[in-house]
Amino acid sequence: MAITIKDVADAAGVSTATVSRALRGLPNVDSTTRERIQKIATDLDYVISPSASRLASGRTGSIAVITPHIARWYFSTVLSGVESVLQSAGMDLLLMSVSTPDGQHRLPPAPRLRRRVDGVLVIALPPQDPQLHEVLGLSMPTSLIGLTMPEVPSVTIDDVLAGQIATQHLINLGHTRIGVINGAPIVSPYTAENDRFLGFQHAMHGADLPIDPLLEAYGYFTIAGGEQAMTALLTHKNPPSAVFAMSDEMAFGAMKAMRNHGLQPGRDISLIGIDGHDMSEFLDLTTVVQPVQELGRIAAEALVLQLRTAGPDVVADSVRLPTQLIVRGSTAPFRA
Amino acid sequence: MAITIKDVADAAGVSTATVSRALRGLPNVDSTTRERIQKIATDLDYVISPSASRLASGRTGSIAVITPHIARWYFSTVLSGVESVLQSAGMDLLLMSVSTPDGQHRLPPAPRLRRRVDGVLVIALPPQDPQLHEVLGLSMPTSLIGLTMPEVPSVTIDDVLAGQIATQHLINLGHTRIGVINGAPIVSPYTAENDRFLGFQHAMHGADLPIDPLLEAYGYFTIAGGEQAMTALLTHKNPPSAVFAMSDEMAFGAMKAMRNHGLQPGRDISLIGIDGHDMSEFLDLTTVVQPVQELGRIAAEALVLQLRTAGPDVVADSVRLPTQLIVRGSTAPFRA
DNA sequence: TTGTAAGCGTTATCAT
DNA sequence: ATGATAACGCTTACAA
Repeated sequence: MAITIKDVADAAGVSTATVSRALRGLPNVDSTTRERIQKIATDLDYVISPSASRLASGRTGSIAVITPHIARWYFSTVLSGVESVLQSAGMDLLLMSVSTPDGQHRLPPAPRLRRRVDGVLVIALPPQDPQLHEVLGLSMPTSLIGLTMPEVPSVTIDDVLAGQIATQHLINLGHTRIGVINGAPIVSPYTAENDRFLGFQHAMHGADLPIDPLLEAYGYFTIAGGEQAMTALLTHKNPPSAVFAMSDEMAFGAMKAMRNHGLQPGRDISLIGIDGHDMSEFLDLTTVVQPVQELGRIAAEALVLQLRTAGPDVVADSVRLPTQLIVRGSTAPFRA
Repeated sequence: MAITIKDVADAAGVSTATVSRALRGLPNVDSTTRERIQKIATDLDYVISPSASRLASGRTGSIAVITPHIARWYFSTVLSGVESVLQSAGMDLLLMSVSTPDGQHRLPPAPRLRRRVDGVLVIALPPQDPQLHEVLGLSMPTSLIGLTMPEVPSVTIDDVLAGQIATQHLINLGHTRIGVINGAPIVSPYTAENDRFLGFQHAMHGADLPIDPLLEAYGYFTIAGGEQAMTALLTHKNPPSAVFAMSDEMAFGAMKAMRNHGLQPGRDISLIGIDGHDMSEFLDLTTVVQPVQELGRIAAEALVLQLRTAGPDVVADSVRLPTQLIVRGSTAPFRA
């Protein structure tokens, strides 16, 4: 049917072994021979059979990306960073989304990974997610993006710092009653929301400001959730003068809630988010920008490097990327 | 190293052929035998080697998704629809983004597809894109999403109708000077923008309204582009009272431009988009909603079905999904 | 530097 | 219903 390595070998008058070496750029091939083989391969329109190559070599040349969401901004942006790197590296990217507590049921990812990929990239799964642990249990080269776990290489931002920067910005503007829109009421350690809340606490304590538990609301990292959370804060008997939302999307929802109450971000209540979402500039939202695409890129690069150079025993180390405060119109000095 | 089919066969006291049949659910296997083999396979924690299976069978069990963008709303939403179907079908999803005229250069996708996937899903590439034609030239089962081509199965909306509905809505509100924010100045046939503009023309002609060429601006389907386009329209000596933006994201940009000019959507100028973007409800944008995730889902289902049932000679047919006008605050009756 | 040949783990054909 | 075995197309010691 299709052209095989044998056809190329015959046409070049060499053995298949030499063709294999020549085409893969291995050493110990005469440069003249190599060029001749390359030309013939091109002329014959030969493409290697990945299945055969994988079976013989044991390497699959593919990396799985496991994510709880595909269409959300953060996840698709990370994914685009990952993709660009894997593309250049000539690696196949297997996309696999996993069920979330609220989502529809799916096949667990771990069994679908075995013998199928050389490495795994996991995007922002909850650290306690059993599916995550099954994947880690496969003990293949793995790198985490947007979450950290002991002993597992990861690429993240410093979420504590991000939360602190956001809160400190509000404090610097003179705000003292500061509300916070968290993800969920119950968080486990190592999550971004947990760390961001720690940063919030640090900043508040550092400024000797009290933390009013009634000024904490939950937006579940969605727009609608952010709207509800802000509505809750606004119905408080003594509403905050500033609010720290742990994600831009929740901040968007908060903006909507404010608008519904005839309030304007910045003028009436200061609002800050975290992310650097595409729409945040458009909505004039002050935010702590995280380099989301870079997160994906760097994690992918590290994983590719690890697969190329070392065995599964050598583990990459964890990386933290810097964030940046972008001040826009949604935050303004406190006015009594 | 790992457990192979041979190990299972030995443990079950049968041949590898029987194990293969039993595990794949093929007929002509005694039900007792099958169950015994299944149990042993589970106990041994056996997982099939995809590479070996692919090499022997000639099928890869994977489908490539080719898209010009990953992080944009439309594309990631289509992708999520595709993914959910392929996941359930047990097919691997290979994600591959291609260069766009403006984008960075990448390897052409076609060579990376050969012998690697059983079918291809292409998302909204320009119909004249040479890379698209290379892919089609592979003549493997392919389905297009969000674009149409003669002789190639596709899943789209009726873009002419969508453009017409959007425009007619403005006309029904009494608007006569209607501007349009198009994609690019030069469009080729079969593109969504071309069709949507046709719909715009139909509606205008049907209402005996003139089309002022100066009331056409270009937003290149981005937020920033939409902002520029609207700014251009606003600096017109006689600005439109209503504007049809061909995508929600361009409409968002248009909203920003209006705000910069102290204008309010709905009150000062009516604005309608197409898409049903997550943020459109939030921004109170009237829009023609298209079932984006469904587009991906249905295309994937059709492709899977085609691969399962028939040979490459049987082609699926094209599908058009319905759209729906959602009226919000950004459009209002014309006031002189 | 190049060739030989033994795998790699399935599937599928043909017997039985 | 089950078994034997020849592919499938490449990689990789090991030889030469």
